[in-house]
Amino acid sequence: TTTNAFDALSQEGLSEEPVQQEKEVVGSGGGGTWEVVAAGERRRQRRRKSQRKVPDVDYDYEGADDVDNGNGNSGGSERQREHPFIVTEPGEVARGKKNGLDYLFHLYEQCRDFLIQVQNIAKERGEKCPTKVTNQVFRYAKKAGASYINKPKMRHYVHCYALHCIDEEVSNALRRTFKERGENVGAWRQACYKPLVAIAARQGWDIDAIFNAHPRLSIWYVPTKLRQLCHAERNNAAGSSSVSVGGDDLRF
Amino acid sequence: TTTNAFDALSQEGLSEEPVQQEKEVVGSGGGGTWEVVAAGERRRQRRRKSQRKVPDVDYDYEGADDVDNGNGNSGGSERQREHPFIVTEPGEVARGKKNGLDYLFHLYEQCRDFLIQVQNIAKERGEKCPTKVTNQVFRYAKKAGASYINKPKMRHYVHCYALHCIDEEVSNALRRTFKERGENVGAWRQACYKPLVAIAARQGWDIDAIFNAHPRLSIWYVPTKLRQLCHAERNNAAGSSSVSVGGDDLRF
DNA sequence: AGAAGGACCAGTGGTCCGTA
DNA sequence: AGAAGGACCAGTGGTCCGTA
Repeated sequence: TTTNAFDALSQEGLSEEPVQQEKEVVGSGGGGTWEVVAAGERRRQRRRKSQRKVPDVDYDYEGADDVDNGNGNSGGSERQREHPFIVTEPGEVARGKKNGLDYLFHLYEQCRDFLIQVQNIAKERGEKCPTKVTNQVFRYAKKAGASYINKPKMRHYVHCYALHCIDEEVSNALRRTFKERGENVGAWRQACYKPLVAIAARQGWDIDAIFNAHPRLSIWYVPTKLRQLCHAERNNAAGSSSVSVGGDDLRF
Repeated sequence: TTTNAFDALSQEGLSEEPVQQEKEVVGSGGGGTWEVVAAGERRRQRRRKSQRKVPDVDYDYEGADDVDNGNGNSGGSERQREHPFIVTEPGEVARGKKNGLDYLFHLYEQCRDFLIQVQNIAKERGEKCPTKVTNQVFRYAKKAGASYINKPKMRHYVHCYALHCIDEEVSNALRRTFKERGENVGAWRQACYKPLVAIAARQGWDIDAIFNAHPRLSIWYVPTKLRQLCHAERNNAAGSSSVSVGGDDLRF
């Protein structure tokens, strides 16, 4: 097990200029391309750094059991970022300061456990009982010591986990292919959309129904981009096409 | 039909001092009484009046059909408050500048229609599809011309509508009794809790399941107070008891 | 360049309390 | 005193973008 270590690959680097204006381009089947303004037009201008650390008189799950996992950072010193993911085959343990995809999927299972605990507490108290992994669950996970779980990360890879749940064969094959090709995690993540859209096509395009039908998946919100891709592809249903939604590209 | 009229019974009156500190008192069965701080401790201090009227570049349901109903205010002039409700028997039309309870329940059915329209639009667009009457639905209703529908009102009487849905016989009997006694709407509303808690008792105390099992009720959030009453009563299950939650009192 | 995640923001659920 | 509802607020879903 690795302990208290920085990611050796980290470098001080400025991100390039922020072109990510969340413009959505949805291609038609016939070759023409039409632009669609994103459903929630961006109009933000960020500030930065303010150190929340408000006293935070939150819920108080006193006995929330402290979880620890072999991967990533643990131990007593300053909390560091998790190691980045790399594409691994099923069963393969990532070497070096990396985490593998089995570990990624394991995080989803852990979130499910935390949700179940939050649900049990809510039922006991006669309070509203969440059916999905909500902010409350992420807060609970953090409080229980699982500081390596956070919302942006989990939401980022939901569709990858979805493919793993719905069709493990296809998911495993994709992992092997992308590992072989030496692709990075981002490329693999993008590639996970396509088989999901294909599955949705076979099931009447109802991606919500697909998520809800699977007990481990039903607790996760359908990612916006996956929903948009399914919608765009359905509207293309006749003939081959290319679809591009908010930076994620798919070719069919 | 009545048109463009003020409520003749309105008087300029100051509300009494705001003692409504949302303290919750849950009585035990044995006669002792213990206080419970509300799940969401109040810590507000209101300001007042700011006239939002922001341009409001909302959704744009252009063709939202304008609804009009016989009761209450309608017509071209300044929008006034709806007439207050009075306790009416089933089938009875309220006379004078009042609205009856059949009309109240009719508003819930209208909200359901609006929800269905919002759902259809969302499905068409491949967007997230609400399963409950949300802010979005209230906004849509307003835009469609149903300005007499608003969130605080609908949430206030949800449990009354619930009783009407779940056991119309009991609901009707209660209306007749309270009309006969000349009780006001507030008293009737309070009285609606008790039979609901009794029903929940028979069904394993799962008020969420009871709501969800009913197609017209499942689209409404379970009111906090009803949930609390069910919880408090369950914890009392043995013997007779008194329960008081946030200003609503019940005697058993 | 690729990736993890703190922190932000628009719009939500919930209902108080100034108003009629 | 009783009631309708504008408007508020804490905490949500969603994800950008400064960071490592």
